[in-house]
Amino acid sequence: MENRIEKIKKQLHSQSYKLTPQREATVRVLLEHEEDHLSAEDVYLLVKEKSPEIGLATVYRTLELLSELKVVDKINFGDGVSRYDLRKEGAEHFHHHLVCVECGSVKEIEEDLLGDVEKIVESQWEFKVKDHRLTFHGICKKCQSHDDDK
Amino acid sequence: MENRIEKIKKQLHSQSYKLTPQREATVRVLLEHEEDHLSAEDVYLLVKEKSPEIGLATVYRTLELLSELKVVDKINFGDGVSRYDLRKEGAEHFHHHLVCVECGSVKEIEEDLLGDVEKIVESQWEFKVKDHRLTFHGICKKCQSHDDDK
DNA sequence: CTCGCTGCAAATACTTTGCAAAGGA
DNA sequence: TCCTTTGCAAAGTATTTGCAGCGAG
Repeated sequence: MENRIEKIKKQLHSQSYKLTPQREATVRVLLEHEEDHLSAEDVYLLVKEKSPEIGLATVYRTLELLSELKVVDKINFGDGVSRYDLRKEGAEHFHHHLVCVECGSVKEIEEDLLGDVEKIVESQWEFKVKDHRLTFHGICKKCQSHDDDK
Repeated sequence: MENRIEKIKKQLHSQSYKLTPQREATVRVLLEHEEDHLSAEDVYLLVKEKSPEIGLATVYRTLELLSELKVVDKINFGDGVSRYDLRKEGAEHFHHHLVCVECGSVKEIEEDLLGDVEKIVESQWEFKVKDHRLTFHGICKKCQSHDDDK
């Protein structure tokens, strides 16, 4: 945890940004909720618990900054809200998501499933892939078994 | 073209919706701009050229309706705007996109590249896949050659 | 002192909703 | 007549921006 904060701090410094208390508080919230997919508002409310003086605009600005630095990925699951997802340590690509259309749960997949597909895209369409977004919509394990009850 | 309008009309009727003039005008715009990725506002302005009396809310409502019927797919490339993309005839899944981070161009890929990946997801995570969203971010052919100039 | 960073409030952008009127079955 | 659909305006969200003040170097 402290270790990752330290790394992010260095990353900010390398671009002459500072890890201010507000920014640190925001990063901590993200670290504590790695599994979740928080909206800016969510992050704001959580940060506010520890640092009540923070403003919503600051949270937006921080998330935007972290997004530029590739510390977080901004993602949108189709509701009108942007969500922010911490990149895993050393991850080159954004991880994938399984969104359950019944219960709304979101599961993350770390494995890179797209290696072959990217090769095809690069050769067949001559498109230099830098990153990707892959989300599956479907029914999660839990909802499948619930459906059996019906 | 007329053929596809006819099909959509039947699809609406089967759910007891009507293909009103406004809805038809909206569908025609989508058909005429299949390659583009129009926002609601874009569609509105284009429909307005032919049917100036239409209201923006109607366009939103129509797009929402078409989205439910899976005639169009709603997609979001990360700017704050929802875009609407007509499904290809008979397509089971949403097609993929290549978004160029330099020039912003968006290319569509019809081929289903995810067959194997979906099988893995279904068996390994016991997740019943219904649909997907796959977008690659990278550099398109054109921008790659421009970069050579530098 | 300088300059980046912050909080607040206001502005903006996008989308949805309420409602009375219109129109087809 | 009944019920869906529409246009307009208003309301709602989500996000961004302007700006004065603060604070580390």
